[in-house]
Amino acid sequence: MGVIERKEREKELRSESIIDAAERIFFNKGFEHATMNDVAEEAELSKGALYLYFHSKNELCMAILQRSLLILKGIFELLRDNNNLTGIEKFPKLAELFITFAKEHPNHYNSLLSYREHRENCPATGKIIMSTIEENKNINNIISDIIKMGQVDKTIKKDIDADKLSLALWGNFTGIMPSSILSEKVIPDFNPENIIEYHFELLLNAIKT
Amino acid sequence: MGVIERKEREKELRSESIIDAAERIFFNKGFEHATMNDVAEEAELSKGALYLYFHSKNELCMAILQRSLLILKGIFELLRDNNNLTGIEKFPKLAELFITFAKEHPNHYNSLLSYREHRENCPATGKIIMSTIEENKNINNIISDIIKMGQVDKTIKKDIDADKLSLALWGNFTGIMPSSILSEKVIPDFNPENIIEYHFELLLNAIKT
DNA sequence: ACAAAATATGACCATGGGTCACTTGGTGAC
DNA sequence: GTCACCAAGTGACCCATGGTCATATTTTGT
Repeated sequence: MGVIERKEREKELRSESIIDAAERIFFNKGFEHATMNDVAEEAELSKGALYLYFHSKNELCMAILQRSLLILKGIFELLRDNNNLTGIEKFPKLAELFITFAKEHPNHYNSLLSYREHRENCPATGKIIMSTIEENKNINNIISDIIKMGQVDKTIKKDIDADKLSLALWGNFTGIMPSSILSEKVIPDFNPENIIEYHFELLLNAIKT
Repeated sequence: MGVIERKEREKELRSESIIDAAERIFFNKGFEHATMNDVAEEAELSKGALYLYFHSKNELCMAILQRSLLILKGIFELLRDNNNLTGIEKFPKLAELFITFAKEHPNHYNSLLSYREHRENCPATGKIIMSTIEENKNINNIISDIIKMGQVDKTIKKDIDADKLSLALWGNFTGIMPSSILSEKVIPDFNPENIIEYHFELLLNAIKT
């Protein structure tokens, strides 16, 4: 009897539909001003039921953050698997794709940046945190793979440490400066995209063969 | 009669002592778990009085953040004014000093990283936000100046855009990756400091003459 | 048909940010 | 010296909201 399996599927579905509702509410009102009652209503459930699926408001946010990571992963995977580009050609595309992601999914991008805020309020060894960290590593591995492919096709210097560089880039993607992509020009005439692209240009010169 | 001046001084002093108290409380309990009552008690004032000096809990946090920026500014100024080093020699010191700052002032470092969180909840045109942005620009100018000095002493390529690079570095300093300096090793064997230093090493090769 | 288990409800609680009517004490005019 | 005035400070109070739990409903296996 597949009852247990079906129930599991339904539970998963319910969980997803709660996240759907939470996204609509949080993205609309902002995390701070959205209430769990709002989410419950939007999800057509009682507040109590929310807590059967997520331990806290912060954990619900982490679930959204995880979706953001998945979107980004998909984008980077596409780049990695593109066989028409050499490694070094893919490099500046990383910045380009990230900026595109930030502009096309501003809310999800925003959720990425609030990582620290929510993470602090979730149990460090909880399932959600663990799997979020895992997802994060996956993305770093994809970036790292792209660099390594460039080393194989000889367009990127062999002595570059791909793993370290991929982490540095990730830090760069999620810094305070890029976070202003959405909100402000840091300095007149300079918009944040230019800064990120310039940064990549410099690095490109440092790593190309 | 210097009464008005004296009162102004006293007001400033009171304000500073509230920030002192807030630092002790926030750094101890964490922003989330600290209450305004805690701060009031620590400052030997009533809760209502706090609101005569700061409009909200978030604004109080921004005041702390501003102090963090001032500490960092002082550190970078010292480097800028050191005449025994060439521009390019100063460059990797930027990373070194930042990491030292993060380790010696972990709480202030932490406060820097919560910029977005608190900023969102303060009026965008308020005095505190404005002066925080100003302070941030000051730091970027110092970094930029260091790079420009390297161009004058011919140790850094003339065609490097110092202003853009300084912003890129700032983004790098405050990314999610470096934020893990305090909390976790992202990947076994790699600690965040290594990543930042490696990043600087690559950039150094890209900008040196 | 029925008990047990899973799922869902919403009234309720505790907490804490922020307010405001009121008190206090220094100040300066007379 | 007196007194009206005002800035500075107080803390009881308001109320929004995250989270809980006793209870109700639905689904299940037998």
